[in-house]
Amino acid sequence: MPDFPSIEEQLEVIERGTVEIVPRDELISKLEYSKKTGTPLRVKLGCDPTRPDLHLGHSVILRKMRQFQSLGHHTILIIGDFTAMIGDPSGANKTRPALSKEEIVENGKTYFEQASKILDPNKTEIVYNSDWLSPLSFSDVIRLASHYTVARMIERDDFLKRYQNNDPISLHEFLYPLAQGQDSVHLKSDIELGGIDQKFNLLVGRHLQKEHDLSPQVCLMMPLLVGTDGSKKMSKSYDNYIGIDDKPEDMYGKALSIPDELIYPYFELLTDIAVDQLQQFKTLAETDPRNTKHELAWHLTRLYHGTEKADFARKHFEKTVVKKDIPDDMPILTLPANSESGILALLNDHNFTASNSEARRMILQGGVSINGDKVDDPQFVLKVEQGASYIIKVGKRKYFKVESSA
RNA sequence: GGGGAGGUACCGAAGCGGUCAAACGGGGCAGACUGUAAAUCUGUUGGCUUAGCCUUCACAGGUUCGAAUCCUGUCCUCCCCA
Repeated sequence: MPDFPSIEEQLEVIERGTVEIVPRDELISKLEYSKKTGTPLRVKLGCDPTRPDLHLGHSVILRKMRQFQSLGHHTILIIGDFTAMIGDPSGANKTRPALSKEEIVENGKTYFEQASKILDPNKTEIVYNSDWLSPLSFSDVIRLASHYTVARMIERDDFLKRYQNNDPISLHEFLYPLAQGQDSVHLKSDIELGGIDQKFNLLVGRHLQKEHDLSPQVCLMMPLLVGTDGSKKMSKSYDNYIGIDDKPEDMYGKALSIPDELIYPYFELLTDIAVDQLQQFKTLAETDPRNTKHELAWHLTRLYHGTEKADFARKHFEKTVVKKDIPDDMPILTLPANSESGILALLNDHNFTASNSEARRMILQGGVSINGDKVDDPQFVLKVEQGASYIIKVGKRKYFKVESSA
């Protein structure tokens, strides 16, 4: 019989960083029951296999899942392939194309690979919700839909907003929360994890479980991680994210760009610093933001790349950003000796700029230099001397080196 | 089914038939500055063989010397009524 830590210890870990646990006393009684009977709790997390690039925003919830694993509970990762296959044609902003089965399986794999940097893959059960959702008949779906009213649906914050903004809401979008809730019914989950924006969906699961005479799940919600811009939630589309797969130097640099108020929340939500030591980082973040932020950047980088690379990333940052030196490694372009290339073509053909016009603009704004000398003429032609090399800087921090072939 | 409003660049939003590659705001990018890739200030923001040219204002046609602006049809969205 598995031996779980005490309820107090478990709660301390579980509650770290949470926004809301609905309802908390049910969580406690579930934990008590679990400890008494030696039964792990079933912890559910759904993921959307459409965009498999995970960033630290996703990691907040995955880390919570990982904590449950460490406590000895059973975790289930649901690949939401069913809904992804249907696609979401209206969405608030963008049309999400329906994905093929193959793409979804592929995305699911990629997702799991990335998530495995955080989760213990051996302790993660992976399920696809099409397994139980696709066999549902139309009458099953209608029955499912009868459990919820329109009024309750448009209570949901984002529906309400879109409704008030006269933005379209497609009918099937109302079915999504029900599908997610059905997952909880099927899996008999004890706890469902999600971002605070998932509150409505999580509660639907609870509601549906009750209707099926199941023990309703506890909904545990994590805050939405604010992105590096300090205002919007971390998201790829806002380009304010730190990717789990980001290079160590990028991770370090991006972490340093966060506003000071975010230092502590990042410590709490994203690092392994023990609960009882967090308070001291909170104080440090206020008294010595510069060094504490470096500390944070280092911890984050270490978590995903190891100590050695984190140390390197720190040095790299000091060198390139603080001292504005050129980095140690950069892409190298080998050109024939004595060849001549127009600067515009050179930048553009190798994707250092998005278009010829951008390259031109960049030059006119003083954003391009060769070996430290600004290039101010878009017509500039680089003559590659035998054996020489040229370090070309494009914009703030894109560098590459041109070398002559022997 | 009936009536009304509307679809403009990455987003929001202006736009008298010519002076519109299209105001303004946000975002992005660049420069300066900085503990920082933050903040701030300045500039810039369709493409190209760049003093010029080409392609854009839902889509397809039409009127006109000339259309984002007028007309017709199609598609899409929102509101009110049923």
